[in-house]
Amino acid sequence: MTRPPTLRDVADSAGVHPATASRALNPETRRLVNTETAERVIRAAAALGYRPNPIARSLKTSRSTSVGLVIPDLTNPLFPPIVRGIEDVLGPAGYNAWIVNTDNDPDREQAQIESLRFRQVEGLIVATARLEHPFLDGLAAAGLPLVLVNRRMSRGDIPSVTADDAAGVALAMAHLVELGHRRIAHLAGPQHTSTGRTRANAFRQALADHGLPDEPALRVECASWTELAGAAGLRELLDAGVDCTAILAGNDLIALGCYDALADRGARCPDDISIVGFNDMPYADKLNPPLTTVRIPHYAIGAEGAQLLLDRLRDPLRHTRSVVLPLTLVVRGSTAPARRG
Amino acid sequence: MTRPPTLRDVADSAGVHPATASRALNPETRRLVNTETAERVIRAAAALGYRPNPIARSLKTSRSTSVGLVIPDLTNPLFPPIVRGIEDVLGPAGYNAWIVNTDNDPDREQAQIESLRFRQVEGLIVATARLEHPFLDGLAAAGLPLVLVNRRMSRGDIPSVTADDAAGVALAMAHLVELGHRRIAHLAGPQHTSTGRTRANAFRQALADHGLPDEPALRVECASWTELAGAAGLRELLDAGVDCTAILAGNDLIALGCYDALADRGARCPDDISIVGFNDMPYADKLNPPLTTVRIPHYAIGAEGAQLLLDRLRDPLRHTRSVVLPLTLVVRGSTAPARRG
DNA sequence: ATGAAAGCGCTAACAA
DNA sequence: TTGTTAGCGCTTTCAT
Repeated sequence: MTRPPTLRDVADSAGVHPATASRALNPETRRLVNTETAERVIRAAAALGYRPNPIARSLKTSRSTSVGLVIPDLTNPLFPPIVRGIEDVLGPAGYNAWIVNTDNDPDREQAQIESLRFRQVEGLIVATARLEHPFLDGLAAAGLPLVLVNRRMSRGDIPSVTADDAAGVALAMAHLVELGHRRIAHLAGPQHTSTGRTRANAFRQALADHGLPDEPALRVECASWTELAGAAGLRELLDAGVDCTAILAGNDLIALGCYDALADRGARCPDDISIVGFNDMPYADKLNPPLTTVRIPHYAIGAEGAQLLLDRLRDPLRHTRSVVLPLTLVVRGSTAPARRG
Repeated sequence: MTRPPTLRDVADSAGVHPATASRALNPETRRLVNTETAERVIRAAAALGYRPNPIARSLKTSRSTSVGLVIPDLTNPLFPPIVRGIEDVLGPAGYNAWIVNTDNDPDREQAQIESLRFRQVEGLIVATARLEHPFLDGLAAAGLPLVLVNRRMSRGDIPSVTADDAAGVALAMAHLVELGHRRIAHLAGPQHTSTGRTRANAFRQALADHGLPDEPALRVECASWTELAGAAGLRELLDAGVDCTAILAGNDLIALGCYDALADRGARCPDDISIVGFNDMPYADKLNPPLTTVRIPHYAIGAEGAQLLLDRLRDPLRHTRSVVLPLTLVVRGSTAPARRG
C-alpha cells in the first residue's frame, strides 16, 4: 500500500508548479491556465489516480463541504425519506451530511449540535425545531446557516420547509364530515411544535367551517408523537365519557396508539370510531384496518430543505425564503360512515 | 462574529508555546507537561471557548476520526436501528459515520464508497455485502479496515456481525411443524447474499430434521428482499399449482408481499396459509394479520459492528473475529394450525 | 500564463 | 519540562 499521490506528485509528473496544477484541476480556476498545460496536468492526475485531499483543502479554504442534519430519531419512519431527499441534493453539490439523533432531549440536542460545529459543518438542517427554541435562536444569531424541515419556529425569519398542515387537516375534516361524522375529536401532538399547533388550530377552524361546535372536551394534547402517548390520549378521552364517532390523530403513531386503546376497550375501528392519521408512514396501508391518513411529501421536504441550505451557503446574502409543500388525503379502511344515532 | 480561537490564542493567553498548549490539551500527552502549566492552559482554553480544529488535526495526523457506513437504503426499516447502534458506539469514541445508500446498485455502491474514501474515512462498515464481492475484496486487499454487518461474504476473513439465521429458521420451522404443518414452502431471498443462502440452506436442513420431503417445487428464490418480489414469488408458486399450508418468507417484506398475493387470490392468512417472516420490522405486530417473525437484534448488530471496527482501528494487528448474535421467534396471528386435509 | 512564497491550525521530532 | 522547527496538502495572493 503506497502513499496516495498528492498534488505535488501530479505537478512533478506534468512538469509544472503545484500552484499551476491546482489551478488546472479546479474547474473554477481552470480558465487561468493554458489549455494545453491544463490537459497535461489533468492527464497526469488521471494517470496517477490523483484525488485531492479534502481535508487539506478544507484547512486552507475553511470550507468543510459538510453540513449537519439534526433529527429526533432515525428509527421513526418519518425521517429516513427526509434524509434521502437531503442527501440526494447535497451529494451532487459535493456536500455530505453528518446525521445526529436528539431523541427529543434538549440536552442531547445541544451536545450533538456542538459536536457538529466541532466537525466544522457549514450549516445545519434541523428537524427538531420547537416553536420557542432559544438554542437555535442563538445559532442563528451567531450566523450559522440554518434551515428547518418538517417543523418551523415562531420567529418566521429562519428558512423552513414544511407541509401545508392546515390544508391537510381541512382535507381530513371534510372527508369525515362528508362521511356523516359530527362529533370529531382531535388527539393533538405536542403544542410546542409547529406541526402540533398548526394542526390543532386548523382542527378548530374546520369545526367552525363546517358549523360544528368546538367543545374543549373533544381536544386532547398528547405528550409526544408516539403510539404510547396516543393510546394514553384516547384512554383519557374515553375515560372522560366523551362521545365521538371519529378521531383526527396528530400523526400516524398517535393513530396507532388509538388502535391499541380501542382494542383494549373492545371497540372497533372503523365500526365504532373512525380514525385519520397524518404522515402516511410506510405500511400504513397494511395496518389493521388500513389507515386513512394525510400523505406528506417527506422526500421532497428533505430535498427542498437541502436546496435552501445550498442556496444560502453559495450566497449568504441572498434573501431567505420558506417553502410550503402541498399534501393529499389517502382514504383507506380506518374511516367509514358514522353510526346514525 | 469574531474568529474562533486557535491553539495559538490559547498558548499566548497562557503564556506558553503552542506545542506546550497542544500537549496540555491532549489527554494522551498531558503527562508530558507540568501539572500547573497544564492547568493554566486548560483554564485559558476554557476561558476562550477554544475548540480544537479537527480538520487541522486530521491533516497533521492523517486520521479523520470518521468512518463510512454503506447500506442499501435507509428507508428500509431494517437499517435505522443498525445505524443507531453504530452511532451510539462510535460517538463516545470520538468517531462519526458518513452514511451512504447504494440502492443495491453495484455501480452506485462503488461510486459512493469512492466518495467515502475521498472523505478520508478510516474504515468502512458495510451492510451490502454479497457472497462474492470483488470490489470489497479489493478494498480489503488494499488494507482498508472493513467490517460487515447483517450479511457476510464467502471468504471468512473479513470480520462480520450477523444474526444466527440458521437457528432462526430452525425456530420458525419447529413452530410450523408443531402447529401441524407438513407442506411448507420457502420464499427465499436473493441467493447471492449470505442471509438468503443461509436461510435457504437451513430451511432444507429443517425439512430433513423433521423428516419432511425436500421438494424443489416448494422453494422459490425472490429477486430482491422486497414486497414486490415476495408477491411475485408467491404468485409463481400458486400458479404452479403447488400445494402448501405454510410459507417461510425470506424476510418480513417478502412476507408482506405474500399478504398481497394472497389477497389477490382471495385466500386468507392464516386460515388458508400461515406465514412466518424474518426481522420483526417495526409495526409487524400491527399488520393484518400480525406477523409471526424471527426477531433480529438490529441495534446490537450495529453496536457490535462498530466495536469491531474501533478495535481494528486502535490495533490494526489485532486478530479479526466475527460475531454471531442469537435471535428469537415472535409468534403472532399469521401462523395457525394447518388445515387437516 | 506560470512560479514563488506564505499559511490554514495543528502535532511530532528534535533540541535545549 | 518546554521551546524550536518543520510540515501535513492544499490554495491564493503576489510577482514575474
